Order: sequence, then C-alpha cells, then structure tokens
Amino acid sequence: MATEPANTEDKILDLAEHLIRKNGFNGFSFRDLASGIGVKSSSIHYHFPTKAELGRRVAERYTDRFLDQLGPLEEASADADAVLEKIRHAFELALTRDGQMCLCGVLGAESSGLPEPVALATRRFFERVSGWLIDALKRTDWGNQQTDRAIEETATRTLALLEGGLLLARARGMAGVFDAIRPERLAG
Amino acid sequence: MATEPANTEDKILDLAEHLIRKNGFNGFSFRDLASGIGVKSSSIHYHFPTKAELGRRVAERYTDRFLDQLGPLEEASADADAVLEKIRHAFELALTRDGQMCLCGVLGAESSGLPEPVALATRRFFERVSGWLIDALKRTDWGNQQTDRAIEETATRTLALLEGGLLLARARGMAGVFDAIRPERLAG
DNA sequence: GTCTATAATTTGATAGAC
DNA sequence: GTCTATCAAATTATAGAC
Repeated sequence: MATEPANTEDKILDLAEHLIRKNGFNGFSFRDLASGIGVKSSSIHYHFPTKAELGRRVAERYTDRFLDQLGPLEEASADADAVLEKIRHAFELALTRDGQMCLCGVLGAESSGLPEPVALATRRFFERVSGWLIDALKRTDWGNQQTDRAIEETATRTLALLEGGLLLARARGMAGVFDAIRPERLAG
Repeated sequence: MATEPANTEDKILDLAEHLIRKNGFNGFSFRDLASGIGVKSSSIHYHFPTKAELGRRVAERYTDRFLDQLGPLEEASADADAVLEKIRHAFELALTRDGQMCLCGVLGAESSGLPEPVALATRRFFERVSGWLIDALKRTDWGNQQTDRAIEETATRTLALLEGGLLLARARGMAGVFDAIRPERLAG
C-alpha cells in the first residue's frame, strides 16, 4: 500500500494539487493547506514563498508525472490506435484514480487570470503532451502515410476530446460520461 | 452598430460574464465590477444581493442566449453533419466574437468549488445543450438508423470535443487551434 | 523547519442618508 | 437606485523567537 508522503513539501504539493483540481487556483488559500496538513500558514511560505511559485511547482510536477505515465517515445506502439488508447488511458486515470479533472485543464480554463509563472507552466503541459502525441503518431505505420499537418490536427483533436471529456464528466456528475469518449479510429 | 447596454443591471451581467470567462468565478470581485462600470460596490449588491445569485443569473442568461443561437429543434437540418456544423459554429463564436472560452466550460472546470446555485446552473447548461443536440440528431436521416445510446454517445463526444477545443485554444494562445476541431463525419 | 504575531490589503456584505 | 461609511472575515506575505 502507498505510504504517507514523507516530508512537508510533498504533503503541500499533494494537497495543493488536490485543491486546485477541485476548486481552481483562486479557490484555495495558504491557510487551507496549513490546516489540512496540520501546520501553520507561515510554514507553507517557508517552503513556497509565493502562491505563484507554489502553483508553478504543482503544475510542473503534474506534467512530469503525466509524461512519465506515457512512457518514452521509443517504447510507443507502431499502431496508431494503440497510441491513442495509451493517451486516452492516461486521461481516464485522472478520473478513475483521483476522481478529478486534469490539473492543467482546470488551470487552462482560468489561465488568463493566472500569475504568469503558472500560466506558463500550464502552456508547457499542453506543449509537451501535444509534442509527445505528435511524435508518437509520426512513428506509427499510419503516421508514415500522413502529412505533418494532418498528424498535428489529429493530435489537437484528440487532446481536445480528452480534456473536454474530463470537463463534461465533472460538470455533469461524472457517471459514465467518459466511457463515450473514444478517439477516432485511424488504422483499420 | 450595437449600442451601450441601457441599464446598470445589464452592464453588471455583461461585465461579470466577461470577468468570469477571463478569470473564473473566484477571480473577480464586486469591486472589480463596480470600478469597471463606474458605480460603487454597494450598488452591485442592490441589483444582486449575493455573488452566488449573480453567478447563477450570468449562467442562466448565457445558457438562454446559447440555445437561442442554436434555434428551435423544428428548424434543425435533417442532415446530421449540418447539425454538428451548427453546434460547432455556436462554440466557435465564443472564440471569434468574444475571444474567450465558453462561460460554462470555465465554470465546469471549477464546479466543485462553486456555490450550489452556480454549479446547478452550470449543469443545466450542459443538460440543455446536450438535450438539444440529442433531439436534433434523432430527427436526422442518420439518427433514424441509430440506437438512442449511439446518438447520446455521439452528442457527448461532440460536446467534449468542442469544449475541449476552446480550452486548448485558450491554454495554448488560441492561434488557429480551433480550426482543427471538426466533429466526426456521420453521414456520407 | 515550525511557531507566534502581525502587517497590509481585499473580500462579500450591510446600514442608512439622499 | 446610488451614495458614504463601515464591518467582520479572509487573504498573501513577512519578522523574529525557538
């Protein structure tokens, strides 16, 4: 079984991520973190001087974890539909394991009201995940027969579908909504 | 040309909608509204006693306007792809006309941290738009050959794609991102 | 690394004059 | 219907003791 996070810094990051995904970046305070962890808010500031810095760190950690889950490009399947299923699974985990939306989906929605470092880290999530998907698709049998532009548009459509699927699942009560979210079939 | 909103109440609703779509529900204050309109914050409270009530009204007005734009079911096309193009166009307008995300997409993202009346109005948006799309698809030639379940899943996928498309367009800087967002083709 | 204490500002909301 | 004045609470953040 998973053990408790060892140190305060990890506890803060964990709880901050949970609260942002639940309520948005403007929907939690340093005192929420403090009381949830059992320390004082000044201790949070010791680890993360500003809220913007904390938000940036949360977003970067989330992005790294997300890409870890996708695995290295070299190990991606040569079957385009398997690639789509892999990334679909990564998004579905946000719902089944955490019962929440994608962190960067939440941040993206409020992005024009975010501190610059947080908005930037959010953009980086989409750049990196989109980059992974495009490169993985290019390496498939299907991708070999497509223009770069067609591949990029398929990647955009796929990410939009998956982020939107999480959004709908949350906004509507999240029953089996995500089950209908299946990317288009590419090979066949 | 469009004239200025006549009364204070409309001005408040307009600015509140703009600010929510820009920064989220927790990203604006009564004083932001007041200074933007040129009155005092107590005047905002005169028209909308609580922030929750204001949010609910903004969401309901947005939903009504959105459905108006889709038009009555009776006038919807018998061609399924034309129906999808119609709803795609409604979402694209949010981007091209307002340069912003869908109001209820923003609210949906932070929905678990919203006052109940606002969360409820947000759910209602998705129920009503989803209901329109399902009913419109059922009336098409394509829909006549499909199970209810297949139609409902197509509606869910379409809405997810469009909401996610707006999310990506915003998170990434909104260049031509939405151009790649085209619903699946149903009839041929 | 955590605490107490506190500063400086902002927030949603109300009372009462005009 | 808008104003002035104000409140109580919450917010991000800092200084300094332990």
